Amino acid sequence: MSNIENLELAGSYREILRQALYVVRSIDADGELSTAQTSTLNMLAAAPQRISLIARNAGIRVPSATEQVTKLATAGLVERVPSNTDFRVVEVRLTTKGRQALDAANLRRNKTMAQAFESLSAHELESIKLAIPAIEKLNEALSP
Amino acid sequence: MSNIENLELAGSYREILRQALYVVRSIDADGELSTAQTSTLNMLAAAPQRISLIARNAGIRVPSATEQVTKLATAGLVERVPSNTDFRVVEVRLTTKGRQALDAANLRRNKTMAQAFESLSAHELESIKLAIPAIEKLNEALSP
DNA sequence: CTTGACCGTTAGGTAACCTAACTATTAGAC
DNA sequence: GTCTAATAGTTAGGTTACCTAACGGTCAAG
Repeated sequence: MSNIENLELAGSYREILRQALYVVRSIDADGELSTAQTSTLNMLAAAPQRISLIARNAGIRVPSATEQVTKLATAGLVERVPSNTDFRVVEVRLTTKGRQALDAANLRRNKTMAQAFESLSAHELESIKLAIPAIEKLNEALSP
Repeated sequence: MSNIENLELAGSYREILRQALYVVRSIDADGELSTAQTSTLNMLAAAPQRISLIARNAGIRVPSATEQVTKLATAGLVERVPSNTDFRVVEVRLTTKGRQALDAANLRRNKTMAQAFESLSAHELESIKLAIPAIEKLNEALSP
């Protein structure tokens, strides 16, 4: 497999990613939860996390994670729970309100996207399904 | 094909896109050209464009496109050329310096990505290649 | 019990978007 | 032909989500 081929692939890959991001952002611009807030909440939906882990998982710095959490906490969607084994650590977890808001936002947005999926052929749909794990792996390979 | 299945697909698709965004952004954080600047320049590399088309193609509003162009023009990477058929219109085109900067940035960044592609199996690589046109179509389906 | 590492917050700054309001030009109606 | 409505782009002002640097509190190891 030639390097030049991969270079071109990288170019188109980049380009469709950029487009896809704007698309997702415009779907998320419905005034409920921003894209960043949603992804933080989605992370917390799986399990409570300390600030530093939120940052690491989201690919952002700790102060940015603090900022996100503060915003969400002010809105009552998450709560800070001081760890009782290490008093430096703050665990962040979804509140009931947070889970409801997240579920509602996810449902509506994923519905919009699922509709678009239906405009694809079965073959095209399949190709996206197959690519997801590969892209996941690629993301990891490109992470620090 | 069930809706529920598509809903789940939408969720994972969203998630890997988010991750991919951070990855691309971190590759682009090399101080040369920002991700947004690069994508504007890439668009202009194909052909000169008026401001409103830059905005439309990039999925942003006209004032944001003006801002981007102003920034690039200040850096000497693009130039505004007033249309001589319609004096309201401004055509924006790459300067030589702009083309050089773009080529250099693209090469280095795509090289980084191409390296990561090589950590994938031939099968995984193929799945990404196949997915690109499908994602492109999906992007269009989700655009306003 | 002190020193160094670690966790999170605060302070201050920037890039990239947005909406609303403006200017200049064009095109269409009468 | 002129007046009006639409269009192209800019300006002004604001927000979000990131960043780095500097700080305070807590833990762990010598």
